Amino acid sequence: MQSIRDLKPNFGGPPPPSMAAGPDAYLQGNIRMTLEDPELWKSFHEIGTEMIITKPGRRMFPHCKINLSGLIPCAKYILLVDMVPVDGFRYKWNKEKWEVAGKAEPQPPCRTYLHPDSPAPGSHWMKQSVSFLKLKLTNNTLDQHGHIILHSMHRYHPRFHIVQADDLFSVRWSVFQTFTFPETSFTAVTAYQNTSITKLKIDHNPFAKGFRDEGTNKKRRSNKSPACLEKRAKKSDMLNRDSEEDSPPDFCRSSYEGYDGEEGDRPKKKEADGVKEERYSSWAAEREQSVRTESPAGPEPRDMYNTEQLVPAPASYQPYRFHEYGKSPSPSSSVGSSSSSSSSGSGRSSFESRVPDVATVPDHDASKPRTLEVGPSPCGPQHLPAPQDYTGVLNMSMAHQAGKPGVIGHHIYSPYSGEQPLGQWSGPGPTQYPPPHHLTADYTTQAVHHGYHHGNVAEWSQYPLFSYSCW
DNA sequence: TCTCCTACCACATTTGAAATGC
DNA sequence: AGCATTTCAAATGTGGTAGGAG
Repeated sequence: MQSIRDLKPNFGGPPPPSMAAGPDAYLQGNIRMTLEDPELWKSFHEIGTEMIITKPGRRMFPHCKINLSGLIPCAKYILLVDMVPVDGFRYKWNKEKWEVAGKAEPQPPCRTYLHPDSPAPGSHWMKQSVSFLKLKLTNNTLDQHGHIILHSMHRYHPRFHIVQADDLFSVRWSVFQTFTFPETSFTAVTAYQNTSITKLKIDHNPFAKGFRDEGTNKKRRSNKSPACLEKRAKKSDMLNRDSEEDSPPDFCRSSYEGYDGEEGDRPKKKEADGVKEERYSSWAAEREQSVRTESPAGPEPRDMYNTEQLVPAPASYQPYRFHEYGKSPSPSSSVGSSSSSSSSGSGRSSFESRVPDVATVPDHDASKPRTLEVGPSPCGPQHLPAPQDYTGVLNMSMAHQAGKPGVIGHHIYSPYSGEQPLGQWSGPGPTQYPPPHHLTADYTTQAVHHGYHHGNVAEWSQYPLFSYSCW
């Protein structure tokens, strides 16, 4: 069990001397992230994890909980999570298994969840596990609450980003380190399709205790009509059969094999192939690739994790990045062995980073007009409010209040909005999906042309870590 | 007819304010 | 008055299900 980590030098210009990242940025090479409850995740993953998405937003279960080590205790870090499409397909649940139902829908507004404790010193992140319990998923593309927007019947996997930065605005110059855990991939659904998943959720989620057979749900059942009871009994039978025969994992797994490649089942190979299979193609090459007709049962679906790219960067920056990292030893290659041994011992999914010298990454986009940038770079620090000002919500209104309406920022959502209602941050209101005018042509093109033809995550990763919205 | 989505339901847990006791 | 503990109602989070849209 391991995660795939990626190092992301952020872009947009050389770090100002005052930036906390400063020299320390080059020392943060041993960050290790482990996933809590890997067994639980794995049990879901083996069946084919499904996450309910609703209009008002639904929490994940299991929720993302990680442990961090290797941080500089006194340095401040920001933790972010976003969701990346696993592939470019839409799925349907057909006869007890997932099948491809066509190309993916256009990518909804990309949002990033900011851990409410951010920014916090490394010691804070390391002293206890970090939970993303409050992260919510929605299918409402007009969502005003900052929840992560996903498409139903599409597959995603969460990415965890850790950035050494004193404040959110420093992120622009900081190094992103991205971790993914293959077993956390899931299918977004509006209603559970796989009864085995339902059963697992009910068994493990305390809020669903009322649905447990041995629980106190008799009262509820007694209120149901005979027809309902019959239906329920049928379902219950199915569940029992599922659990007794232990067949669902197998058939479900096989049904998944075609497109997600059983990431969790072949870690060894992935580790071994880590370097070799990391293909950092140029942006142009990816565009070509995206045009190809790709089968969900493609030859190397697991490459998706290995080829995950530096996300928070503008399209124009991609080629350079690919060049830089494609030729350097894969961070994951050195990690796999070390982390796998220790992680297996600890019973956690983990990944330890070995960070190359990010100082070699030049200021590629410095000359680019700010309004043409995408990703984190556009949200350069125009103003640096006190940390508590953005721990909650970073929004367009901030920029407006500051008299900087043209500054492009991102959706970074934190549940503890403090004084600023989340509803206000939503820069991109209903009229901003599809992306607003101030987006760069590059980004818009990426989103539209590549959002749903991708066969691997490398292409999906073209999406910015942050959304396109303004602060 | 089928698939997918939404609204609503009952139940469990969490949260925070009010009440109580020391 | 100040603090700690307890109580309780409201808020929130669950999956189930009926019904509607396409």
